[in-house]
Amino acid sequence: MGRAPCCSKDSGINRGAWTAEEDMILSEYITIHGDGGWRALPKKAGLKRCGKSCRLRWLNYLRPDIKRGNISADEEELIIRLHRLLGNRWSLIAGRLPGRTDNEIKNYWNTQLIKKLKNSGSSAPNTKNINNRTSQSPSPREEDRHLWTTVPVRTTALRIAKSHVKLQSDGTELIDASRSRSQICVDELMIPNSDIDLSTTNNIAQSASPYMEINAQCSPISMSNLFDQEFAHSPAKNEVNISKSCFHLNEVSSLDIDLLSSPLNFAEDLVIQEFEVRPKNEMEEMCSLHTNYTQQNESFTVCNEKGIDELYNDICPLDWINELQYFKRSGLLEEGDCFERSNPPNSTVVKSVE
DNA sequence: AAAAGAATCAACCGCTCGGAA
DNA sequence: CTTCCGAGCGGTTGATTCTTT
Repeated sequence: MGRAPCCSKDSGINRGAWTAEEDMILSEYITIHGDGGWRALPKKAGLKRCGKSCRLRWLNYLRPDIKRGNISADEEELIIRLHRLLGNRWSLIAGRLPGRTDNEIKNYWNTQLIKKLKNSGSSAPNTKNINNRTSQSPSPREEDRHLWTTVPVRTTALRIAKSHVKLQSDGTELIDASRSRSQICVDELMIPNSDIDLSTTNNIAQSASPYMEINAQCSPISMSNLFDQEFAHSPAKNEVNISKSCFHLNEVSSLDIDLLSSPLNFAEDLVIQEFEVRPKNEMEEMCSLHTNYTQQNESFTVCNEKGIDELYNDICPLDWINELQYFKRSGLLEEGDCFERSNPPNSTVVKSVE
């Protein structure tokens, strides 16, 4: 039993292309009253449209911050990279392209980029599968899905560290994870039932390894460089709690890290829970030079907006600058916020000061 | 110039998710 | 805990525009 549609076809509701007059009515209404409350909006605004249609028209066309014009080469490159990382998650991709809508990017991908990529000899992207599984990797057919085990994995932590970037001969940068651990989590891990040996953690890791690449919602390059998996394994219950597992990346392109750590729409998907801090004596020395933030014991507090800027501008050479920038840009770091050292000793969390 | 086919993209549809009751 | 509802997402459709013959 499905839900009744928000607007039936024979209820006198306008459908199809919007007229200039309808656009004007909707724009004026939203300018005055703000958006939201889409179901009630058409009646209040005097539009013979369903709320869903109004929402779509506003978000995809009438919004003042919509960027008009062709997709630039830079934007195109970004779309391609993000699609490789995220698959057909158009809203997430659009969130990283200011002024562009998910619909626009989806259309652009389906009409332009697929052809371009095919012509350029790139591996044909799979646009039908939102999990972005590739042909080189095993993937269950729909009718065989009952033979597979799906393990939901909610991304809980992404360790971003650029502290040990090394420049390769071709000019690209790699993170040396042997010195700077990076974690990346996947949304879903799918393994054929028959392939799982739950007897030891090591066996689980071995069973899962061949499937990492297809299951990961992140770049194949990153996942192919997995060198270690830690599973929260409970042999007694003969089960794996992968939601508490993390995957350590050996070498990650810094561009991938940039994309994954970009704050725009990822706040919900990728939450940095911990990151490395400088040794305490360096922190103290650093803080003693400034007046716009203070340190007490093993924490320091940003006193004002200037302090935030000072904090990350002045500390720029230090290797945790990127985390600070992340928090600032994503709005997580605000006046009065406090960095506090917590367990484990080498990590820190951000929390608001009471 | 006209018809046919291809390409584009705005809009629709069905589904899921999360919050409120 | 269940149900309902609004919002949002991704896949698909179809009208319009462009290109080719």
